[in-house]
Amino acid sequence: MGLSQSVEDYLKVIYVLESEGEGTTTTNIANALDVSSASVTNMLKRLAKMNLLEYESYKGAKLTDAGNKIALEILRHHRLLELYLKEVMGYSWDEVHDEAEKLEHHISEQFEDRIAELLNHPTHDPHGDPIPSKDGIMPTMAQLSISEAEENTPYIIGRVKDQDPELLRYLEKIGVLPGSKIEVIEKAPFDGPVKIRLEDNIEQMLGQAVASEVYVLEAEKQP
Amino acid sequence: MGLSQSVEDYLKVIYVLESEGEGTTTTNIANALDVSSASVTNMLKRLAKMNLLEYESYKGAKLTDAGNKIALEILRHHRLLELYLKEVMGYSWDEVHDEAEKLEHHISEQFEDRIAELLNHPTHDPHGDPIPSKDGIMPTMAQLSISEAEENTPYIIGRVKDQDPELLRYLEKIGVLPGSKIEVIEKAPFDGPVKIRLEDNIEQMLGQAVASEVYVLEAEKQP
DNA sequence: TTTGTATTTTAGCCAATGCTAATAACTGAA
DNA sequence: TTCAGTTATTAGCATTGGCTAAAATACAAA
Repeated sequence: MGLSQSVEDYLKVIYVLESEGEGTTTTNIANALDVSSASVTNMLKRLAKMNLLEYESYKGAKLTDAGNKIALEILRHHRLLELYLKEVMGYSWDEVHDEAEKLEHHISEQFEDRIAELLNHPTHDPHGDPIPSKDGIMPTMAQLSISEAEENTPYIIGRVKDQDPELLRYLEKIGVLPGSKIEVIEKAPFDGPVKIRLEDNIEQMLGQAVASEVYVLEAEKQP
Repeated sequence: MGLSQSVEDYLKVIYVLESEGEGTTTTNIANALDVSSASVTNMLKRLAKMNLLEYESYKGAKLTDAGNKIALEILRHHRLLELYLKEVMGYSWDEVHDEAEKLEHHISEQFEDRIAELLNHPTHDPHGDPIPSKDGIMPTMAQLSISEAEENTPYIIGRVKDQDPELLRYLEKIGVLPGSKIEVIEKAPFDGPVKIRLEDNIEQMLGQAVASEVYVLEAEKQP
């Protein structure tokens, strides 16, 4: 093949918006990529012409199978790289995103295979995001945010959606990491802050903005 | 900063041409980069405007200090990556060039530092090419090609200039690798083939094209 | 149903980087 | 020193992927 970095980025972003049910609108795509919406319209037309997505004016985009496949490939690169950077190269989890973001477009199939092997064919990256398999199967991921979780039920943290390094450093400091045990003690009404208990009985307050970015799994069904 | 891949590639190629005394002519640059000479003229003007090199029509280019610095940085990336791919990721020496060629433009300072550290601050890549230090000092490299070497004098192979994977696989098979002991037994006149003796007394014939790409160091002065 | 606001598209522009064909400049041999 | 051949530059064009400003469309509220 040989698609440009831009094209790959558009496909990736559209995939993620689709899969999070957020609507593949011009504006959403423009925000995610930090470009103008005019640029997005322009690119969507080109991508449609390349049969990577279906596009109707004013109606948003929908990836074709071909587009989907490429998006998954890039996501696989990204998430494998994140894990590799952390596990092998000693990056911290707040640093991996930016580096992976650049490298994901430039590694070869061989490189991809090699790191997958060195990491023992992992299914999730350091933030708990699922790593699509080589043949495009996406592992399950935690769907239930802390804001939506039941009180007084044991959970395991599955995934932290946000990738702002500052937030990630904070979460690491207080022990909110994929794999940690967690329990919701109290949710203030009207989308107020959430009080949680972590391992070692440490209690913490999390604001809504944070609580809605952290996803959990029921403690019994461990992955 | 943030220079384009193209700009970096031009600077790198110009640096290498300069340092091998091959003349930074439009044609040489065009051949090395596999672009038309018109494109080269065009780019040289732009690079001159950016103060990365000095350029006078019909006279070739000369890197400024700024240009030189960038070229060295890219070469450092490239050669560190080659070694990393080989030593840590299990690539063979004929595979590393192409992968490094792409990645060299996209790794961060942090990545560079990290692999340098993991490799224990190496001075030469798998082909024997010197890795410039972070502050732009270029280690010495083998200067004497097998074609120019003395007969019946013990040498150590220092560097293989060519990067054609097929040739590299062949050289590896017959044991012509940086670090190997080698002795020239006989040089046929008129740039004919060269007979060499390797470790374990194995003898080999090398054609001129090959012999002039393999550089040696006097066996006493080991690096 | 109308209308104001928000969203999207269109039109026209720009910079980077490539290309080919035509022209100009150099260089070495007669 | 002249001229043929080689090398380099110019001119003009294409593509990618951005941008802004203006126009078109969609949507929600009155």
